[in-house]
Amino acid sequence: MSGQERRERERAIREQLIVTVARELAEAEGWEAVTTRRLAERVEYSQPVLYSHFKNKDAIMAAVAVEGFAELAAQMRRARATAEDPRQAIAEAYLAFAAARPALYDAMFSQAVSLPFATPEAPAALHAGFDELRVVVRPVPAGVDEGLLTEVLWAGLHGLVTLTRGGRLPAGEQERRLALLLSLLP
Amino acid sequence: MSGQERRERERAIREQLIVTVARELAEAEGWEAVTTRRLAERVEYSQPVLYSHFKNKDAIMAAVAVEGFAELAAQMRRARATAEDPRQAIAEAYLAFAAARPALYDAMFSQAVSLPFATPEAPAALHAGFDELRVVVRPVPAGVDEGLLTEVLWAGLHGLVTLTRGGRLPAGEQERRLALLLSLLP
DNA sequence: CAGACTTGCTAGCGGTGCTAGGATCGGGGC
DNA sequence: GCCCCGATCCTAGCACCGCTAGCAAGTCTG
Repeated sequence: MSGQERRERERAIREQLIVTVARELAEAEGWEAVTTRRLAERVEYSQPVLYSHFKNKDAIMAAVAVEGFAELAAQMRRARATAEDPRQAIAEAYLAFAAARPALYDAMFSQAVSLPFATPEAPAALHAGFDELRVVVRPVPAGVDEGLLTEVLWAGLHGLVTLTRGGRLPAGEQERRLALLLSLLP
Repeated sequence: MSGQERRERERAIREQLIVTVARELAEAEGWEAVTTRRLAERVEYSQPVLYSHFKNKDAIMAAVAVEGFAELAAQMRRARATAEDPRQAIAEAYLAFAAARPALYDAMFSQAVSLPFATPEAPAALHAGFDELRVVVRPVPAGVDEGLLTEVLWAGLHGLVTLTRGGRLPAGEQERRLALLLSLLP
């Protein structure tokens, strides 16, 4: 049945289109501007079509987040490969990603999105990103758990991102905060 | 004009009632359950009355957040006074507050609420809380900015709170993460 | 007691996420 | 070639949201 195959292919293309448009809309105007009506209008289908691809709006955001994990991991990997101080470069890449793509970062780490995270079923890109952060904390002294230290580093970076974006911390001086954070690592 | 005074007093009481009920509702069912309709119903007035006290729903959340700042500061102060290891006790109190009152914590640090934060006009209780965190990082070695170090500590704690609550970090082991974070301080 | 002002209500606007039910279109069996 | 059946997609609508206009009471002032 080549007709069936073709339809499945077209369906996959349309699903990708929905995710892409949702992401563009979110990055351009923030997630509060991403309504199912506007999204449907931009993909040139009616609202119910969205629900034939995704269970609900959260699932669309989750799909966008998965894309984000891959890009964040790639960005950190690139930074590690090209910089002379890989540790600082990776951490800087993390903050730069969050600053450049706030909506994407929110979908990944702030919003309620229901995705498996701290389990083996988590998206592979998420594990890849976490592994990049492992590089930052190395070498780990004896007696310190590398995974735990990576989590604490991640928390520090994430805290800097969210407190700054929410206006809780003044926007300047972020480089100094990052330098101080990195200098604390054993 | 004692009538006028009485009315102003009653108005203030009603305003406090709105804040209290909003907070109770949020703590019981989360902020997404705090709608102006339900809030109005619980304070036994109509919706528009809310808007004669507050500019919008965000302002109500901000008022709740201000209460939270005071309580968090008080909780950390109490922990410092009674514990034998004040540094750890203060940090533990921070995490305990966030775990015990997630909705309150969200209003204070996660939601969009428009409050002055990193300025002298910020609520006094916020400064008090920040000063408690200063105690945690002391004594600060020469050459390190105490304020900056406190911000980094705060970011670490806040990151732990939000990543854990969002399911990004496994819920257990929080004590070990905290111990590790504190051990990193100079 | 009359008028002005305050207070709080009902009703409604434009939006949200999501879904029921019907029209339309394509492929397969007779 | 025709008909039917299932997939596909849309219109219309539900229940809810934050917020506000405009009116009906109640309260104070002259």
